[in-house]
Amino acid sequence: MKEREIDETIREYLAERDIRYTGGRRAVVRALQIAAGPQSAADLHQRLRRAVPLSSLYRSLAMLEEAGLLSLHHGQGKVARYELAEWLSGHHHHLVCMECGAMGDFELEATAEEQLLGLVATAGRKAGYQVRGHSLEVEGLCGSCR
Amino acid sequence: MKEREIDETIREYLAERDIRYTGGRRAVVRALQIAAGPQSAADLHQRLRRAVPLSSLYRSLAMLEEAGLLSLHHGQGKVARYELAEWLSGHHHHLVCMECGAMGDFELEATAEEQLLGLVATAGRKAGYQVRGHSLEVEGLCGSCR
DNA sequence: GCTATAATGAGAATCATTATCAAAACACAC
DNA sequence: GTGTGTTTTGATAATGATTCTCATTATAGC
Repeated sequence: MKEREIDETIREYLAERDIRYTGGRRAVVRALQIAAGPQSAADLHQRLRRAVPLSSLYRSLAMLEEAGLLSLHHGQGKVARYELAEWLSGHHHHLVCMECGAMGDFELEATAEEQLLGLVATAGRKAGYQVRGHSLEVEGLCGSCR
Repeated sequence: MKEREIDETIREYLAERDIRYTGGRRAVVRALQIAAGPQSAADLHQRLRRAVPLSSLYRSLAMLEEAGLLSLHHGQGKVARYELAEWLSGHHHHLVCMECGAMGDFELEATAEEQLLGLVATAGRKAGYQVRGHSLEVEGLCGSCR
């Protein structure tokens, strides 16, 4: 989906649930659309300084995640990182820098993804899990840290 | 490796580095050997109550991780979870419960693991990462939460 | 415009984790 | 064994990310 389309989709999605799509919330969503991977509250606060105070930022992130529009990841370090949910941005996986903690996205080809799905289903069945999703995390040093 | 062997390996490993393998540290390692997946400091503190006070527990975890004997993961929630490093326990992947945050381990068959390694190498190269490791995270509901 | 409800912002509170520092355990020489 | 310098420990204070509180402000529907 393109930015404009995502924005409109989110508006409708929230409207159905009687949740307002306010300026602050939209600013958060827009910042996440632009970003190349999951962003921490601190990352976003830097971009949104005066537009969205920290306490509201945290609240918007929690609210949007609760509503199913964002997904939450904990890569390296002790900070939470958010990104658009996969039904908005598309299924993908993550690269995590062991040094600076930055996270990036990448996609697998369709055939590779299918193989992976098979592995995941088997692993879940064996462990008695009801599988809801999966993610391949690649750890290493990013371009700036290597 | 078996428990006894791991214990001995760790003793030697630490001795080479002039680090003492004290009772508290061994208690932490043993608790992690027994566990079925990554454990949080709180998890371990419950098992080790009087044996290892919380501040020492945190310090031992940090020290053992720093030394390369433990690895650190952030599944769900905001707590850090530790487990034995893969060179001691063997390479594996994780199941994460979206409800209670518990983490479990699973292994892939050799052929599947090789395929995965190929995908990981490609993704890393494209993104300019120097790859150091990878992990397939399966999210869902565990036996108790489903 | 009025009213009920939802959202915001500033600051206090919480919780996991880290740092501090004096006391205890250790390794090694004498 | 005793002394001595170094590690490790444990209790506690400090930190930092996140969450909560509550008075104020914005919004939607009438």
